[in-house]
Amino acid sequence: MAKHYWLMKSEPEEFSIDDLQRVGSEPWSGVRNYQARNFMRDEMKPGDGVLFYHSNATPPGIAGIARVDGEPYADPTQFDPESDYFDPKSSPENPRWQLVNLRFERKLKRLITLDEIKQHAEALGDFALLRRGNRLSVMPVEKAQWNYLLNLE
DNA sequence: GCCAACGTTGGC
DNA sequence: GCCAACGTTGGC
Repeated sequence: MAKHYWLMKSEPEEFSIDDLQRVGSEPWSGVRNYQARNFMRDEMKPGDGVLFYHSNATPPGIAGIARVDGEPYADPTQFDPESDYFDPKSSPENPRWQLVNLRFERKLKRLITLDEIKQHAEALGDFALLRRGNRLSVMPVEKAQWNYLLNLE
């Protein structure tokens, strides 16, 4: 079974790499985009590597590494009328949204900024993060891209 | 705060 | 099924 690599965005004011370090493992609730869900539901395996990206930050960039912690399961917030992520069209019998837990692995020695990543666009090849207008919060990363990015650290 | 990009919704 | 309106993302 091929191991996969990912990049997942989080706004550090909401949930940062330091928050992940503090709690150890965190259910990645609230993803309400089908493409992102499909990656989590269909392709993520326990132990997959995750680049933890700080979006809407100054500056934005890759802040740390996490691991997929366990198998995908139904996002409980979709059934909670009190939650911002409540989805009245979903039900426990037929859940619409799946998530995985992320486990903290380590912070990078330094932030690898979006600006710096852009400078390596040619070497990285087709990288989802750099595609024009990309807003996906969960995206695949090739093993070669993973290695290349971490060599910048 | 602005705004381009783009996903979703809902009327028809 | 089309597509205009609307909401969100996220860099700047």
